[in-house]
Amino acid sequence: MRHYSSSLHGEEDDDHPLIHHQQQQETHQIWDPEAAQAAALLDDSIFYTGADDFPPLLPDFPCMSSSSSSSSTPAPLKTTATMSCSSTSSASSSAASWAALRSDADHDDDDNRRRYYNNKDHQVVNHQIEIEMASNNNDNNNDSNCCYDYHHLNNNNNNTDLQVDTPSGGGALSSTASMEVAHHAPPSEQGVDCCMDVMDELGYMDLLDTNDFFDPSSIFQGDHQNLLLPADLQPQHPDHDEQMMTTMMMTDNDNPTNNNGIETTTTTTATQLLQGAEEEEDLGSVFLEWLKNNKENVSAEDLRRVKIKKSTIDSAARRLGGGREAMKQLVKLVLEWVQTNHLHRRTTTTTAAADVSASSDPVPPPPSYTNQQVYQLVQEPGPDPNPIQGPWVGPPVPQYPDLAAGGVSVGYPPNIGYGVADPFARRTGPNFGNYPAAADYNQVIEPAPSWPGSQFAMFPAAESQLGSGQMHAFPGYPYLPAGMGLGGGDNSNTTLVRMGSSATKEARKKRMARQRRFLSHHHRNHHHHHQSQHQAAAGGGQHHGGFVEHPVGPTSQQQQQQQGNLVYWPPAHQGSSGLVAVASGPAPAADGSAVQNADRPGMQNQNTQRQGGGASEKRQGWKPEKNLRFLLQKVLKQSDVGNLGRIVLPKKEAETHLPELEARDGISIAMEDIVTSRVWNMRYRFWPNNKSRMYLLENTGDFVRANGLQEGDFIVIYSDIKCGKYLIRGVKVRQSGFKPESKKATGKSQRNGHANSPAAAANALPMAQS
DNA sequence: CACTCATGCAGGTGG
DNA sequence: CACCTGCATGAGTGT
Repeated sequence: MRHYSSSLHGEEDDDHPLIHHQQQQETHQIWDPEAAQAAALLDDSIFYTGADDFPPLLPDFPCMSSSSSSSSTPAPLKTTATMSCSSTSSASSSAASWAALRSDADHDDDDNRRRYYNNKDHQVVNHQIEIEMASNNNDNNNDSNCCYDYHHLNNNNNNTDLQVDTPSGGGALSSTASMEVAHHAPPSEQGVDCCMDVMDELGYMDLLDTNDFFDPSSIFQGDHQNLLLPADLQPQHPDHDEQMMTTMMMTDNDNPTNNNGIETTTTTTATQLLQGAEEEEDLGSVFLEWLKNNKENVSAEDLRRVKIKKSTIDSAARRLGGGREAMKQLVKLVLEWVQTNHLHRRTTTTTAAADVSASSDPVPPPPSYTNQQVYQLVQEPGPDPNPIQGPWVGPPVPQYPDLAAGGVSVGYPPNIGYGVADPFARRTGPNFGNYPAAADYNQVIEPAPSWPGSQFAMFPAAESQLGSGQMHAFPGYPYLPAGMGLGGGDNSNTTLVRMGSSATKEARKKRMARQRRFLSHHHRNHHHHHQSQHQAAAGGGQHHGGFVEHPVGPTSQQQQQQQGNLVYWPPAHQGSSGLVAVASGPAPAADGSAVQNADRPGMQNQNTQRQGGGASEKRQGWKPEKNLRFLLQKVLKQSDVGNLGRIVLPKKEAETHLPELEARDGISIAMEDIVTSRVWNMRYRFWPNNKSRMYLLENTGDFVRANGLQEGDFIVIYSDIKCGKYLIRGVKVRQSGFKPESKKATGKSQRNGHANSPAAAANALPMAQS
């Protein structure tokens, strides 16, 4: 006996012509059993809301819950946003400039994020869009730069708050159920450099929903200015998913009570503007209309000074659902901000402006930027369902820290609102199992952790011209056709807002990074989960306690009869192309509907398919008593089914979903055959391989023989989310004329091969294995 | 170029 | 000598 541990089965003694394939399964997460229920819901209902692959859904603009809010949120999100920019510094009446992308404020973002969210950022959705209002005249020290940082916190569903904070610490404005904007304290008396960091992460904002956020009536409801938001900006508990009115408020940090009345005017104008803009067909029209309405207030010079991170815009647009409509909405928002800021500046001679470089932006501001004001909008849940509408918040309330500490973690369901759940988000919650049903989280906000890095990192200092006075185009902005820039409609104001393709690249990188982080985190968590599990399962060698004694699911006989379809889940990247092999036996289903697959964004299509498969299984009698979570699958190769009695497992999935191995000898792991309920004591281990590892499942010979598995067949490993045990299923794929693919065809390329093809699935013969 | 993984094979062990 | 163990190599693939 060379088995590492005694097994329930005899040694393999004969060679089966077995075939193998290597299947690389996309990431599948194992959910905490306790949270499985909720997780499942989230998985299926929320995390894949976006059509995009995972990355895109990850919030570069977390606050923009794109369509999720509109489509699936039963409760209408009412967003009231009031924005006012009252520069406190002695800003010269620098005209507002137009949108120029700014990408050099990453540091600001980070700083702000830290400042406001502390270490709870993963719980909080923090978004910033930064618009820099460069001074009209770079040479003019009196020009003001206003930096608006709008951080959006969004807890669950529809509650949206924007908190305005001042980088200078002048008191972030915190509000409940409202969006606030605070100004930086004037950095200097000389002038006002206004740098608007406007909602980096619009994506998290429910209020940014195209239908709601830009609803003039909602945004500018009321002309309440200088309204103070409740100081106690307490994050709302997930349970408090009553509809929140979102109010965007602008706070003058310098002058809490400063209500110069400008805001009022601005508000009105903005409202009108937006109302008119909504009628427009496209961005150009929107912009043109805006220009017409504000030409007397805003000059081309003004427009030039406005800079927005292209990545921010890009992300925001995505969050808004992408496409022109989304972009239009975004443009409206930007215009709104510009207008507000501009008007504010023109009518205000404030001098105080937080020094951006000192407060939020490590990057030395251009010479012209003597001062900056950072307006931060923080979206957060407000305890009060009734938002303060349209209040122009005077005094900024530095609540962010409180917010974070106050319960961001508690109040903010990790996944809320975000279609794709940020893995981190899920983790953030102490127990996501307690999260409200997915249905309750149409407006899910991705926890900060997921995007923070990306979000802020997304803005490589692309816009070095900040303050240069040049019109900054948004290079390649996907949603803004060339010539249709924000300034495209006006002869004089021709600033073109474009999004850089680089933003896409960067976004991708960020996504990748996030994904890696996520996997890593998940792995750790998962590891903990399975450690105990493993101990229970593996401890004692071959006896597995409940595993054997309390087999889950139908008996082998039942299963034999059920003959459900076992679906081979194609790798995530395959998208919908293919599903696949149908095997005999009941397919594990989670909650009676579908096996919970890993929450991988890219798995969306597959997930759908799987759900369908689950339904099918259900119809075929599979009892939902099993809560199985798909962990990984492996198309068997010759070496897997040979007499070696070992199966090479896909590294990625193994590391992700199976217990972490400290030693190369690995661990004994009980695998219950789903079909027969027989428990196979296998060994999960790894071999050092160069600088990497090869993960193996050993003592598989008998299992393979028992199931008559051959090359091309596959095994699927699940975990029971309730008891944590592992289940394995051998799936035979038999096609007429089936012939194992060539070595080259197998493996990764094989994923697109027969095993994954619908035809294959259709032709796959159920295997009544006993 | 890095990584994964299929598998060849050398060395060890036991009958 | 047969079998097992585990390493090493290289093909295939993605970045």
